Amino acid sequence: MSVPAPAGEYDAVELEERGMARWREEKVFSRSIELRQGGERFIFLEGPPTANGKPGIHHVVARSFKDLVCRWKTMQGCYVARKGGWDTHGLPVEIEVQKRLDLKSNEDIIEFGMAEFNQECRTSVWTYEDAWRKMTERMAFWVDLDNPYITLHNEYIESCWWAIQQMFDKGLLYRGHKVLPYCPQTGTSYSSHEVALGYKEVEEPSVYIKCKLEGEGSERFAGASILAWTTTPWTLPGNVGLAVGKEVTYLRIKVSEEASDSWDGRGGAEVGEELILAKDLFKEVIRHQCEVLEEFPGSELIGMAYTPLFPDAVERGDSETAWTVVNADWVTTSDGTGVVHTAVMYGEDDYELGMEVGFPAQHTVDIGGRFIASTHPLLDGRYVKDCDDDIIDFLADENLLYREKMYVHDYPHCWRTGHPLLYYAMDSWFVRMTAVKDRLLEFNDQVEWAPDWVGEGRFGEWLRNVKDWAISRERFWGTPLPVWRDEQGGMKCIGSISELQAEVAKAVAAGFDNPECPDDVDLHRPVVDDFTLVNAEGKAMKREPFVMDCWFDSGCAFFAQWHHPFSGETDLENNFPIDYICEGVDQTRGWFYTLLAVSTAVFDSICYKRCLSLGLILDAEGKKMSKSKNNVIDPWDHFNREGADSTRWYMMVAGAPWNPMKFDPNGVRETYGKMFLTLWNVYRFHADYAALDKFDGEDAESGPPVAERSPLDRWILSRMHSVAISYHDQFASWDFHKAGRDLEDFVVNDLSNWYVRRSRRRLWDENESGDKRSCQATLHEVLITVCRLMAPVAPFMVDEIHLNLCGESVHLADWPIAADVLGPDGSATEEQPGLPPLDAALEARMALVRLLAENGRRIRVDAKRRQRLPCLEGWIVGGPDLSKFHDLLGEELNVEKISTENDLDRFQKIELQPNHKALGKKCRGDLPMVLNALDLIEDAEIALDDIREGRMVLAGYHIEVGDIEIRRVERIGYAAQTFEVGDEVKVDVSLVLDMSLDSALLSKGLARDIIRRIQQKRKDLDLLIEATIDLDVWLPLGCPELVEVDWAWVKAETRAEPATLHVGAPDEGEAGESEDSEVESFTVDTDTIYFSVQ
RNA sequence: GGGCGGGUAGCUUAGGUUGGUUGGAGCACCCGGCUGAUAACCGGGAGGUCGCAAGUUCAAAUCUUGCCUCGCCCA
Repeated sequence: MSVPAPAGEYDAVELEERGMARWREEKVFSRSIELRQGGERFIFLEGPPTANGKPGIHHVVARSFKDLVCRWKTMQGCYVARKGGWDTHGLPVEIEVQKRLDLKSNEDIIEFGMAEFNQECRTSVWTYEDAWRKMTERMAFWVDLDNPYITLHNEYIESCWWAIQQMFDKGLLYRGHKVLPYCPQTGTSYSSHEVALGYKEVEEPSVYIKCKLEGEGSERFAGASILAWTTTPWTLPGNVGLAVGKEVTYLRIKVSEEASDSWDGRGGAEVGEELILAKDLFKEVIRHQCEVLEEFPGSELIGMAYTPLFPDAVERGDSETAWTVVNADWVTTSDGTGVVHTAVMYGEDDYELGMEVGFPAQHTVDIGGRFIASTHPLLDGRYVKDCDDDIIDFLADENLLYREKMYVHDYPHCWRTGHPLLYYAMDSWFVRMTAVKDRLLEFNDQVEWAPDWVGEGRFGEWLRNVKDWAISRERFWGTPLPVWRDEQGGMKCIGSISELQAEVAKAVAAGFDNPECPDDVDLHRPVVDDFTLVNAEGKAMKREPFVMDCWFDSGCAFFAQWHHPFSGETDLENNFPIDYICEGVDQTRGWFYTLLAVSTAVFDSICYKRCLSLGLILDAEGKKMSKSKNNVIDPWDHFNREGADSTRWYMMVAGAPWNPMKFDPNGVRETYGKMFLTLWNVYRFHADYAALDKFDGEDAESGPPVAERSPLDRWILSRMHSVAISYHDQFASWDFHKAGRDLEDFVVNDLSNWYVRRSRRRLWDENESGDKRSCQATLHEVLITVCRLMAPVAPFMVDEIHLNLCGESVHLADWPIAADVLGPDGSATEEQPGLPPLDAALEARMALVRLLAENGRRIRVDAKRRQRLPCLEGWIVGGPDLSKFHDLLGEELNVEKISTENDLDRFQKIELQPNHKALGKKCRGDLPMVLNALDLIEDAEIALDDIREGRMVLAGYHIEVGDIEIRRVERIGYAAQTFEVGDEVKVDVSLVLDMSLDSALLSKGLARDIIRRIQQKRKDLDLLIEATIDLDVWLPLGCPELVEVDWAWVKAETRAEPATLHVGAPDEGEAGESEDSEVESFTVDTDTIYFSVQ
């Protein structure tokens, strides 16, 4: 038994808060999962947020899409566990703490105390945890935040260590160099994020240097100098090669005259000296009169040797390519000379190129930013940025300088000290992703990406160019790299706490001092740094002083959340690979990549099967939301106004999930007003009457069988069926936005604006009637289905409705589309047994009825016939039989009698229209001529006969029936509209209205006008629907007569008892005895009518 | 500089793969109608060089190329 309670007003915030409390008390979330125990598992992995920043609206978007899929799958019967997670390590945390404690450098941190610093980080990570929890609950993201995985936990770190060891053992982990922006003052290398904080525009000397070609292999250009350009003279001692583009065109030129007097700065060239540079840059660079000796592609320069600028700075070692010209595809002629000076240790491209071609990789600058002893006597031991001038002098003296030029550019500076950053090759650890590239690509092919172009394009492209992953950071707060190294370079990688304990014990036995290493040893720095291990020779091993890239942490989430392989043996088995992940598209090279990278390197497996990549959230003006622009939208603005339902629904409907979303606060408002208020009022209409009538929708006896209900009922039920199926199918193909728009259209247009509007009077009936119960049963069934369809997206309101109508939470209910009739791709292929019967013909017919109703109103407007004045007759010409709906149409259009008329020609003639597609194929270039000829045809009837009998030739082309389309248009003088209906077979349907007028019609029209005014008055007076009134109406002389039946109708409709009809205008004082009644008037056509209501 | 995606009415957008009749909606605006129908509804109007240019074609918002512009990622 579940008779609904009346609905009351819609107060989104109050309703949702009530819902939250109910879910909490009744443990609806956990019950919704437990209920599907034994169902197919749908594995979701939550991308862990960091709680050291405030949650914003973009987080709500991502969480909405996570939640809706999980809820949807749950309702389909899947077991969907949802473990929460927190990302707690990493740079942003450290920066935050450094700012707060004013620690400017790594040295400052060490001085402050690494342990204390990390303790600060550990606390800082949770700054906004409460804000996150509140947001999560308020937006109704169902995720288990009571048992989350947390990346700073020992168990989590231990799992990460295990994975690192796996990679180490497979030879996928190695130590190398990485060129990073580095600040010698703070001793810190910077991430791009930090670099971005400190760009400054500076003017610096740039130099064109001459590298003289000579020696073996350089015979072709012997004696000529290649011109190279750099903006960082301090890197010149480290020069070990020159890069050219093999397809770039170069010139060899000969200086033919002395430089002019206007020569600016140091450097120069002598007459007869030969120089080589890119053709495109010749004019820009060269300041001498020159003779062009030859033109050739860069490929001819490759392999040439030149004289080192600073012969003592770098040792050749066994390099065969040092100080030669090599090819690099990235060389351009946009600036410089088309020849790129390469200092392996001081540029990322330089380093990669150096590794590729085998240049010597040696530092000329130490970690403090000073030149290493033996670089050059002028420079040794000096801070590099102080040496620019001396280096230029030296080059000029040696005749190695062609020109100097001041150069203005944006250059990264340390955001803490303001010093310029140096690009510097740092010791670094890498995962050899290049070794598993094929597997990465293979696994990526198996992922179902939404949208597919992210997987194929953006991500696929990235994978095809995959580089080794630099996973170490010279930082403090993170998962420590568990590698210990001896002075000879021997290494040991630790994969668990117990292994660490064993190794520590071994070292202690070998005589090394070590702190205690208990079971709950903190796996962070500096604790782990303090352990000294021992190698096979009994020598000490110290830990490599790095922490892991925090992306590595989150990339381990799929197994580290279970503390694999140390506990929960079956957890990973049951939860891998992942069915669904969803994050912003900015995670493509972030989490999407690191998950796949870790699962490939460690498990040699696919990681996730489906990935929804969300577009960025922009503000209403299309700008990225950022704190600095102050355009971040606080989700609570909407939670506290329109509520989470409207906010979530808006997010789904606003656009395809992968498109950038311009978050428009007005859009949320619109969703609230349109979708949710409308649905609520439909529900309220039903619930209020159901409560009044003690209607129990769950009682099978309460509603007549569908087949016995009115066509209107059967229509909305069939529509419900169709909409449910397409909604489901659009979910299955990730088109959530389309699904939402369709359902919104159904609720607003089909259900509210048509079904409920057309059904209102049925429920007013105070007696029990089969028709009333049909309507109530229908509303009940439709509302239940709508609730279930909406539940994954907007979980609050529909839960309240569902609960009130059938006594059960919608989140424990089943998805209306039964899982066992789904096709292989998850789409609903068959008719759904759980849904009401489908009746396509009825839907088509009703669509036509509505079309006729809309167009009928247009006919009235065109004919200037106001709606309240009835028409005597209307005819429908052509189309399917609509006789069941004639009464309905009559009411809609205020036409006394609608009938079917078969004689089309009575109102219509035909016109011939070209079928462009068919004619275009046939006539090609002559199409305009044919169209013109068709246009000139005067009698379409005759022409049509000619065409049908194959006699029609236009502009030399034989015209067939398929080449033209026949359109029916009303004959002049009729108030009519014609339109084409049908999907495959087109049929013309016309509606014709009789515009004649007589006194009976005028009387009815008058009655309607009066009723309308009185009803408005009743509403203004806030009268109860069942309240009666005292009514006086004064009709002026000359006004159309109001016949008795129409006056009776007025009285009945307005519940007027007693009621008096007067002729003429009211006298003073005749307005009734009571003070609160007053005489009002209104005008119909030209007549002024007075009335008073008491 | 490279990769990916976007640019359609004042705003938000559909359509774009498969070229074909007059480029659809919603919000806002104007006019009219209707309402015991809700922050509602209905009819009409105004509002578009479909980013620009060239090309292919009888025909381009749609296909091709180049450019401009915005965003993301990478350099």
